[in-house]
Amino acid sequence: MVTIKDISKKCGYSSATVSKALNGGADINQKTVEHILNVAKGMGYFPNAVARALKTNRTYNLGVLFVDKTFSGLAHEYFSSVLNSFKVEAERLGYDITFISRNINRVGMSYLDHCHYRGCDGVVIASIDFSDPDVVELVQSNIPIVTIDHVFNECTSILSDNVQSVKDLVTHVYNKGHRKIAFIHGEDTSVTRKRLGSFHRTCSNLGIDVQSEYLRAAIYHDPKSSGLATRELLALKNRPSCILYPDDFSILGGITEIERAGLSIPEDISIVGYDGIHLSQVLRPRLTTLRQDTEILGREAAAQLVDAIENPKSYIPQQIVVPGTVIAGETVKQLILAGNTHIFPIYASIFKEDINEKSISYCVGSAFAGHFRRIRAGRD
Amino acid sequence: MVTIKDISKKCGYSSATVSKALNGGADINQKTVEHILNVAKGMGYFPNAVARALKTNRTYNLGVLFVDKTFSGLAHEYFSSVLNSFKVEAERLGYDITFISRNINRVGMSYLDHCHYRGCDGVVIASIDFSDPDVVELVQSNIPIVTIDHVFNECTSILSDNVQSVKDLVTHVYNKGHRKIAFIHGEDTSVTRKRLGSFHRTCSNLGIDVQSEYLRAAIYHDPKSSGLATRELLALKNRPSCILYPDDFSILGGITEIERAGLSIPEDISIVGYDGIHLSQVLRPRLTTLRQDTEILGREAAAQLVDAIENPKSYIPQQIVVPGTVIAGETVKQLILAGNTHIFPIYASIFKEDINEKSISYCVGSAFAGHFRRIRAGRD
DNA sequence: TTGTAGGCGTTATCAG
DNA sequence: CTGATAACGCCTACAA
Repeated sequence: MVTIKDISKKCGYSSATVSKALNGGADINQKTVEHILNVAKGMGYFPNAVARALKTNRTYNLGVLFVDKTFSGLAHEYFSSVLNSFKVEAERLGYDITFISRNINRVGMSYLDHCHYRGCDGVVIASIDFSDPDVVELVQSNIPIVTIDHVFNECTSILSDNVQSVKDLVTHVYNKGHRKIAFIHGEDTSVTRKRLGSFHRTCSNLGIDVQSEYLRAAIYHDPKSSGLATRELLALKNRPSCILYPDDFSILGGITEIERAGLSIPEDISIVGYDGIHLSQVLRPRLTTLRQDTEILGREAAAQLVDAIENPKSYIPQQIVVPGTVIAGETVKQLILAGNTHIFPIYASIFKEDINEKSISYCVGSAFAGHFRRIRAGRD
Repeated sequence: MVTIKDISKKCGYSSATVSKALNGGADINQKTVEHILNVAKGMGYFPNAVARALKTNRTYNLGVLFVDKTFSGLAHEYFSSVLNSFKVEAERLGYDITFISRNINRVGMSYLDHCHYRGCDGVVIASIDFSDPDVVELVQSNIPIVTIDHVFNECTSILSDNVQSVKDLVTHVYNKGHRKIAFIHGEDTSVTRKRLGSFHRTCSNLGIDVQSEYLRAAIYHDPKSSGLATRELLALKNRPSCILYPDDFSILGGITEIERAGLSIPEDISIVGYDGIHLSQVLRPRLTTLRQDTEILGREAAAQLVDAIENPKSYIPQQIVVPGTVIAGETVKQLILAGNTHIFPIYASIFKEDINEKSISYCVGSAFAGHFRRIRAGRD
């Protein structure tokens, strides 16, 4: 491990001068800089992140906090996608990532403790019980935080547009002729509330009377609970013609249950997922679902977090809403209705596979402006 | 951030004494220890990993190097499973993990540079082009390394039992009556060679003459290339009755191609995957495949790596072989043969869904002994 | 423009 | 048993 001291010896300058040259200090001879840089490169020098961190209090490490109710960890396909995109962007900006957990060495360490212990410059939080006191403690600390799909007043959040998405989804199903629409939703979170609210409002606007027995609670990413709810729905006297599920993964429990009942999809019953994970498009029949843009969600979370870290004075926390896209698969049957066949217009980006730059302007405010400016400028 | 100095002030002992008390030093009054520990806990003290690392050269950070040919990142379901299990075990042992890449801040940093930069105590390497000079450089450094599914003389490797697994798979297919067995394999790696070798040997033992046109090269985790190979196989005059694929993910390309040709699975053609990822069991028909035990692979990689780090003198690098399990799905048709109907006995663990403790003894040597001893002892 | 000196929080050595 | 002191590699006033 070659250090600054080694370089300093080799080229005759003091370690202070070397340090300045390496970090692009202003008050230093250009010629000297070049020389030192050459020697450093020749010796294969790389800074020691640990030593630098001790001095500067900046580790260039971002914490990632993710714990879902089913403890899927990295096996959670939706989260893995978001995280991967987060990671790629973070690395591009010069940061590594560290998973935050409470299980390090089995010591009773809170999330905040772990962050301090590792000196995370910032933390992204996703898919967790946001009412957990440990999470609250972390959010209220002075570490920059970005949350995904949950809003805290104090910090930036990246939000999938759940309201619009559920509206699109319900409208899509409605346009296919469905009126008896059931909704199996996940556990009580702000996301669930938004989806439920949007479900009610959209139905109401479309003139559908929502039956309370069509609403069932399950758990996200848990096929078993969705399967159970499905069984209950199938047992109803007046059973729904279409069921919306919490996500593409838990819908598997529903499919199993429907098959077990001897029904076929979509002939006997239509189903709709959520997330648009890869799995949803390799199932047969291909799932009708809502694709959340994990690419943008992750990337933007990283970009915002780094922005907040590097510009603590001028950074303004904000809510960034990322639109989703209905993917019209093969699991919603076209029903022939006696009367009303009016087709309702729906969201502009619907049916489009990819979000292009245009659709990004759907985002609230000009959240992306800075981001794209940064990318174009090729910051380093 | 409360430091040792704060504690030292508060309870009147020097920082040296406090440090010793905190780290369980030997030559120190038990009463003093208790007192200091109390005060520390009261003040909510947690050590600063960065400062400690600078002094001790131990970061309690494990590097993870994973780059597959299709750049799937964390979206690679098989690897995600291994990694998740690796992560859980690492955390249990007091380590965090850091992803190693070459893209940090877009500086030209080799893998080894990144490891040094972050001061990784050890590195696990998986699913990468092991002939990459950067990888070789890393392996030849003095950082403890554990590789997954590749053997370097100098370091421990955790190996899925490819030879036995392919033998089991081919025998299974043979027992179902198949004689015209094609094999689409991944790019040239040591794993591929083992699988190919085992394929040839098993066929030979079973009296099958392997047609060279039945062997096709594709790329792991790349549905497109497997699709292409499938198309070629289907176009053969004497087409195979069963195709083995590189993995469960790339088999999707094969399925698409088979459907496109108007053939049905398994009626017209049988197919077999590899890995046993979750996806394979939610497809319809359910895939016949080989389940690799990602749980054990990841856990053991972490356990071995930490062992190597913490006992540099006594640690002996070794190869640990983890058995796989044939999962009999619905994609291999039972053929009725005119003559020979002898059923060959196959691997003991075949058809079992879960590896239980007994089957662990299949592992080469007593690799697990230390591991389980450690777990039972509840080390901390 | 360059160099000196001190300190970030921790641990290790060695003397008291 | 306890404490003073130095050092890990780097950065940064401040002095030269």
